Amino acid sequence: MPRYADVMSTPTDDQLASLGAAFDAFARRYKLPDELGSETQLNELDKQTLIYVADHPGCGPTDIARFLAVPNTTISSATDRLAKRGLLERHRPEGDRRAVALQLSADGKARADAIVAAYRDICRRMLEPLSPAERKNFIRMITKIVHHED
Amino acid sequence: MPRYADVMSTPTDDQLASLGAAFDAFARRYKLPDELGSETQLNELDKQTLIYVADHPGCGPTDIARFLAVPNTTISSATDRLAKRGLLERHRPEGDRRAVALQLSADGKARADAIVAAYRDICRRMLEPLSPAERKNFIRMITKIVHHED
DNA sequence: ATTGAATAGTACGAACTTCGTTTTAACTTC
DNA sequence: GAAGTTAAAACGAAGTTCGTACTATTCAAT
Repeated sequence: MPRYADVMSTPTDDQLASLGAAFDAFARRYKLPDELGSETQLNELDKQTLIYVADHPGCGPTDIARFLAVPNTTISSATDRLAKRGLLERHRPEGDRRAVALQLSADGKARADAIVAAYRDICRRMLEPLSPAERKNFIRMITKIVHHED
Repeated sequence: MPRYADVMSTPTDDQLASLGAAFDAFARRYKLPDELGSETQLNELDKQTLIYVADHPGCGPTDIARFLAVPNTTISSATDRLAKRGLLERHRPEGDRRAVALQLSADGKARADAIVAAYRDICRRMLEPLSPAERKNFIRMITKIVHHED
């Protein structure tokens, strides 16, 4: 029989197992369907990069690297691929001519929108089995989890 | 002003945006810390493979491939790497000598346990900011989401 | 029995990624 | 203006995925 303090302060083993199993199934079930419509598919890093630039026009490679927690050279490769596909443009800003200001081309914007839309569809499918009240609650809790500082 | 039916049947755009943002932060915050203790680190596929074999001793490569939704040859590579590291053993079963029955070595089992433990720690950290009642509820909802058939 | 098709798995190689090291270019500062 | 710092890219090594081709068995049907 568990002590009161344990029940209050830490999740039970059963709960951890359930959550683990759920996330496991999660990853497999909601793995986004490798670019059905688009001609050439982008890998995960490139998608993340594209979306970051969409949200932060004029940012530099280093900003992205910091945000995604990968080495600078890795982002350099990613932006290279995206530029080569015509999705992203590099500009030398007048202020600091070492820097590079990134922004999306029209194609790049369309692609970013498509990715976000696919992402949103997944979210929609996930929320569907919940009742409106549950949805509200679920989002509240997951937001709490994510915003919580260690 | 939204119609009643919409409010009831589909998540709102705000909800989708919140959930999307939460998962986004999720992936970055709870990215497991690349094998701190272990000598050599395994990539994600190899970890998944190891854990599948731990849970299904005697299974074959094809079973794993089906489960993880990747080509057979990819699993062949993965089991190769794991065998080379001494984490996994291949046996020819008497019943069908084309097949291969996979099982973990002692090292493999230990490694699988460590991975599961790390995974569980992440789950623990996630549940921590929630109250006991919220935890129960959260797990109930996420289980409902995952088990729901389209 | 024998031949043909199906099945489990592997070998091999091409294409692609990540990321460390090195290099280039442009500020800073003293 | 010389030295150090910073942004970014070039280059290359190591490792991954996955398609094609191949081997070894088993099954099926005549």
